[in-house]
Amino acid sequence: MSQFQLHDSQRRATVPFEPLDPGHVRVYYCGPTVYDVPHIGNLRAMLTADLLIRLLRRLYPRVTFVRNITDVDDKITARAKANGEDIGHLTERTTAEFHAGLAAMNMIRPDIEPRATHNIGEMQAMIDRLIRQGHAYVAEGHVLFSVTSFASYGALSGRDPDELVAGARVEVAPYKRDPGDFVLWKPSTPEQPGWVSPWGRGRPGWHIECSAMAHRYLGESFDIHGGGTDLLFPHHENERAQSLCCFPNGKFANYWLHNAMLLVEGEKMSKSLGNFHTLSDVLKRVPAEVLRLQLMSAHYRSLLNFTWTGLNESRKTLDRFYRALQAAKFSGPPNRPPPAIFLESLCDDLNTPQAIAEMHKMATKALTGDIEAAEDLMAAGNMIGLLHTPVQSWFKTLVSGSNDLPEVEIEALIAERLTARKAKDFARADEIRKTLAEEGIILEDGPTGTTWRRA
RNA sequence: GGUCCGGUGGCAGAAUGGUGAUGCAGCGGACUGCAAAUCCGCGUACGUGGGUUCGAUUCCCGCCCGGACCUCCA
Repeated sequence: MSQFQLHDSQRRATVPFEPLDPGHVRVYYCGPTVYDVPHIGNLRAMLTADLLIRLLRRLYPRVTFVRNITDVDDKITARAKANGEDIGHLTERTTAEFHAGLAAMNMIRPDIEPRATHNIGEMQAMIDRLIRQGHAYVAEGHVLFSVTSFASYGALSGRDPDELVAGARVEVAPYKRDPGDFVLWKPSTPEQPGWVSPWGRGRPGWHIECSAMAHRYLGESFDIHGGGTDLLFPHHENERAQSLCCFPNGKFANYWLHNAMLLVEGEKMSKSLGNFHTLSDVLKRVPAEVLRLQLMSAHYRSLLNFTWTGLNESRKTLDRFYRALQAAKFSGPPNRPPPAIFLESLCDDLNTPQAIAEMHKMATKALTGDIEAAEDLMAAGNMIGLLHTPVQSWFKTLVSGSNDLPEVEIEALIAERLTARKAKDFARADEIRKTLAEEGIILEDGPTGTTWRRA
């Protein structure tokens, strides 16, 4: 097995991965803020985490994957108010949709999925400790972290704290000692969610929750912390500052993993541009496996441009893979590990495009009847969450539902066409082919008879 | 303005200091009543100007272009 290496944002280099404890690898990922249904942009970080965990589980005996749910946030409060919906109802509903979406995408679930609201005590304990250690101060009902109290502030994101002030686009609150100081705890109005605290009834700032939950479930030092590049600053920088100041003997995250963003038709996805796609929008048009493959078709640190034509290519790729399994007459569960060359691709900083290229090479062999290659293909696909659909049903899967032609009618037309062909009535045979084609059914005449699939 | 990342064939997308992945699309052929699928074969690239080197798409510098982040967007 080749050495697993990954790109560490803090070191700004791709380096060999050395676990703090080879007997137990520990990973923390920033999870969703549950105020809306999941969209395809959310999925990229989720998929990167999924692939990372799948690979780590193959390399190490024990892996603990923690991913939080942020269920207290001003966006949530605002959305609940706009919807006329109870906050608890909103967060429960969107959490359930998030879980359902990830399950549809065949993503492995975290071992621990803590909720921010269940960890307020842990956050308060950290804040209290930061105040006592001189890293935080109380001002006008807020508790603020003092960035000047932490010498290496900015080291993770590669920023000079002095330069942050110049470009700041948000007005600096007057009670801050330094413009870079950020909120650990803030006062709540009676309508806002709040918890009693030594600093008055209030709610936590955004960053402290991840520090608190990571500490509670993974300790002062753990292996990998991940999320989207948009979180690098300020979120992760602040998490790191809080945690290292609170627990100076720990190292917090040993490796930082950041995935690039997703574009839609070359532009940032946004509601105002009309290119905003929720997960369920996409799953109405293609099987989840197709979207999963497309999200893996670019390296996780590269921008991924989501397009419908790109999705269609991923669909064709999966058709090819399933055909390869079919051609080799192999469809059982894999009883072997994926080929070494495939694992080596993944071990090279999760190089999924290369891993998929290797799958294509396996498929090419399998298509000529190489059953060994088909088994390799299946094992490789399953490892990254693909090719779980029974081969026979892949080509007949309904996506859009509703008024698709029932299978019995398809079979009846095929039988009629067979009769026509035997009678050399090719006009009628072609007419039936055309009729079915208009319904999105493609017929394939083979040596053993006619099969059909949905286009 | 600051920091960082990237510019590869028609498209998507990797690797790599010297034989130029992989897929889609395209072209030619085989197979087929016609198709589909499959098989065989073919073509096309390294933003730009310098530098280092026997040799650069790969390393270094400038320029152009694109993108991300710059206090609560995954």
